[in-house]
Amino acid sequence: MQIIAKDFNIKYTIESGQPLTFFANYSFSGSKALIKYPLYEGFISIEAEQIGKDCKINAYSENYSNLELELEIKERLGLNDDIKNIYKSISTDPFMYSAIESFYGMRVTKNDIWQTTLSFLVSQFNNIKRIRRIMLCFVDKFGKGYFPSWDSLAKASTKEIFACGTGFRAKYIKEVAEKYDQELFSSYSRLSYEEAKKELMKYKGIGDKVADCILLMGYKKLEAFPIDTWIKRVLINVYKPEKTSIKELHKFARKQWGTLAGYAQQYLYWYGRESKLLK
DNA sequence: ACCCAGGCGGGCG
DNA sequence: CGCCCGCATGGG
Repeated sequence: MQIIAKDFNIKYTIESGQPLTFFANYSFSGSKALIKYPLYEGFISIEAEQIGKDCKINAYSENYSNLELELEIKERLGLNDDIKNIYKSISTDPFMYSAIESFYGMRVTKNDIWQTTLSFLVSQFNNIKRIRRIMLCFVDKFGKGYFPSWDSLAKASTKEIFACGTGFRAKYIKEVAEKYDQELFSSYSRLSYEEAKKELMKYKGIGDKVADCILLMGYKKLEAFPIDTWIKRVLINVYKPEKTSIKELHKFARKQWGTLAGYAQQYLYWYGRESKLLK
């Protein structure tokens, strides 16, 4: 199964701190990428070649027919997004314009809800390298090489979860895994962004930022605008809003980038980290 | 030794 | 509401 993806950059997307960064195995060699992405039972394997702004993708999986796999890949990698119009809509200022230029083709991905929830429970007060190590430990210890189900983590002891290096997050992971209900969590996709966020934040360990990450990369609600330390730094230093509480920063982002704020966030985050001047 | 990382819950005023 | 604190761990 082959896809030619226009205006898609595989490296920026894979390495952008989204769930696939955390639990996929991937390697890059020149313009080529190899990715093995664990499902609950099985894998999706991808060979991709970056050709300028476009990307040639070959994918394989025993879990899907060719037709299904194509739809699956397009959805997961954000290839259905009208990226040119998204860029046009969010490049409201020079900083964002440069950010898009620097990370051209980076997409917001759509990931399995549980995989996203677990990823961002682990992410709090943590760094990308360590999040990844912990997620790969979960795959190894609780998923038998595949992605671990909520069940397998609910059955594990807090101590076993702790042993993957989760630290103080172990109790949150255990509790959310025990309460995780696939139908209920799926039903949140039918709620508005605000209502879905309120529901997610009822779980201990899911606060404002983690909820927004789950909504953005799991539910693909593009109005979600996760505010972490980097985003806060970028907004305050570059955009100089009058009020700087999290609540006010959310308002600012919505005003600046509207319902595509989540896309803007992804570019602000990486361009902000790259530009050392903010440190 | 110190500081930080894709924050959160809990307690307080 | 806003502010402050503790929290596990590893890398710079």
